Amino acid sequence: MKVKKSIKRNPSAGEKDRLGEIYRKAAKIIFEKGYDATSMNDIAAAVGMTKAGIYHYIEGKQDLLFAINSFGLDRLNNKVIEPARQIEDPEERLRTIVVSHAKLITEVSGHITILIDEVAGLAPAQRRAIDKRRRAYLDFLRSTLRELKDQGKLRDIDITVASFSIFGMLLWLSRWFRAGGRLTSDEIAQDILKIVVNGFLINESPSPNQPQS
Amino acid sequence: MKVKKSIKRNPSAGEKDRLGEIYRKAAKIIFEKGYDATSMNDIAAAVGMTKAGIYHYIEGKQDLLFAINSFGLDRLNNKVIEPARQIEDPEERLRTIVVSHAKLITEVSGHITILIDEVAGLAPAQRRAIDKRRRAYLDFLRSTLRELKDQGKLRDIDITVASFSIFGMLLWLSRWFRAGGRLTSDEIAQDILKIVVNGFLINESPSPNQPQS
DNA sequence: GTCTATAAACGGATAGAC
DNA sequence: GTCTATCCGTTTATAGAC
Repeated sequence: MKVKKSIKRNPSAGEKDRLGEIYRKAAKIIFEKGYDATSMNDIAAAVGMTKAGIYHYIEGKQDLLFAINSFGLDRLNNKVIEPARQIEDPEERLRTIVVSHAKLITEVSGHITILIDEVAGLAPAQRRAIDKRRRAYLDFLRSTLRELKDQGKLRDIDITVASFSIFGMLLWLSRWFRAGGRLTSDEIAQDILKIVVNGFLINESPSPNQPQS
Repeated sequence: MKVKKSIKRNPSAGEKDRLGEIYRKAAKIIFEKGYDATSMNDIAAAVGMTKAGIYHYIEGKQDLLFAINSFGLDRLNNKVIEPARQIEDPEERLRTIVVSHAKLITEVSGHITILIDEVAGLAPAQRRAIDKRRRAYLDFLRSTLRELKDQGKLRDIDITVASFSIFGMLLWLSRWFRAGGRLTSDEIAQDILKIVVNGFLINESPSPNQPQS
C-alpha cells in the first residue's frame, strides 16, 4: 500500500503537476494508438522522463488505464449527467444530454473523456467498476426515453435501439472530430441535436429548419 | 514469395478449410480483444493448433489483419455498395444503404465485417489501401446526401456531420448487438431506418409512425 | 525524484523433426 | 501439415546508485 494520495493541492505556478501530466499525455497516446500498442516508454517519452521515472508516480500500466477511465467518467458525470438530472422535463433533459455530451467530446480534453473500447486491459474488478458506471449512464438515457415514450412524445422506435444509436453518434464523434477544422463545436452539437430531435421525437411544433408547409 | 494462392476450390465435405477457419476465428478474437491484445497463440488455440502450425497458412500477423479487413470490405462492397449503386433515386439509395449495412452487421459473420479501429497495426501500404476503400464508402454516402440536399430533401444539417452520424450508429451497432437477443435483425434495421428517414430527411409524406395531425 | 541497468515474462517468427 | 524447441526483440516492472 504505497502512499498515492498525497493531498491534492492545486500545483502552484511553476510547480510541476507530474501525475496530472502523466494522465493527460497517457490518455492522448492511448486514445490514438490503443492501450496495448502504447508502451510505458511511449508515455515516458511524451512526459520527458524515463520509464522508471514515471513508476514513481503510478502503480502500473493497468492502474494508469483505470485512473484515466475513471477521470473520464468523472468528467462525464460532472458535465453531462448531473446537470441533466436536475431537469424535470424529459424532452429538455434529452436535449441537454445530447448537446453537453457532444461538446464535452469536442472541447479540449476530448481524448480523456471516453476510451470506448479500452476496458479489456483492466483487471476484472476494475473493469466491473467502469462497466457499472457506463451502464448507469446508458440507463439514465434509457429512462429519459422511457418517460418520453410514456408521454407519447417518442416515435415508434425501440428504446434500446434508440439509446444505443444516440450513443453511437456521440462515440463516433470522438473519432472523426478534428479541432480547428471547418466545423465548430457548436455547429456539430446543434446538428446532432437536430438529428435526435427530428429522428426520435414526435414534433408537435416543427423544428426551426422544418419547412412550413 | 511463397505459394499462397493455391487454387480456391470449395473444400468438399469432410475436408477442412483451414485458412478460412483461421480467418474467421482470428476475426472474432481480434474483434473482441483488439489486434494488439490478441496473440498468435490465442488464435492458434482457437483453431486447435499450435502457433507454428498456422504459420503454414499465413504470412504473418500483419497479413492476417490485412486479409480480414479486406474480406470485410469485400462483403461491404458486395452486399451494400454495389447494390446501392444501381439505384437512381437518392432517397431510395440511402434507405438501401442503411438497411443493408445494418443487416450485414447483425447477420451471422458480424465481427468479420468491420474492424473499426484495427488499422493501426497494418504496414503503411496496407493501411493506405484499407483507408482508401473506407473513404470511398464514406464518399459514396456523402454524395448521396449531397444529391438529396440539392433536391431540397435534406434537413439543414451539415453533410459531414450527417454522414458520420449515420456511420456512428451503424458501427456502434456491431458492438452492442447480441444475436439471439430480444431484438431481431429486421426490427433493428427498420428502427435505424426510421431514425435516419425522420432525422435527416424532410418528409413531404410523413413516415408511417408520424402522427397524422 | 530521476536515472542506469537489468530481471522476468511474453511477443512474433522460424528451424527442423516427423 | 503439424509438431517441439528455440531465437530474438520488446514489454512491464524493479533494484539500486545519485
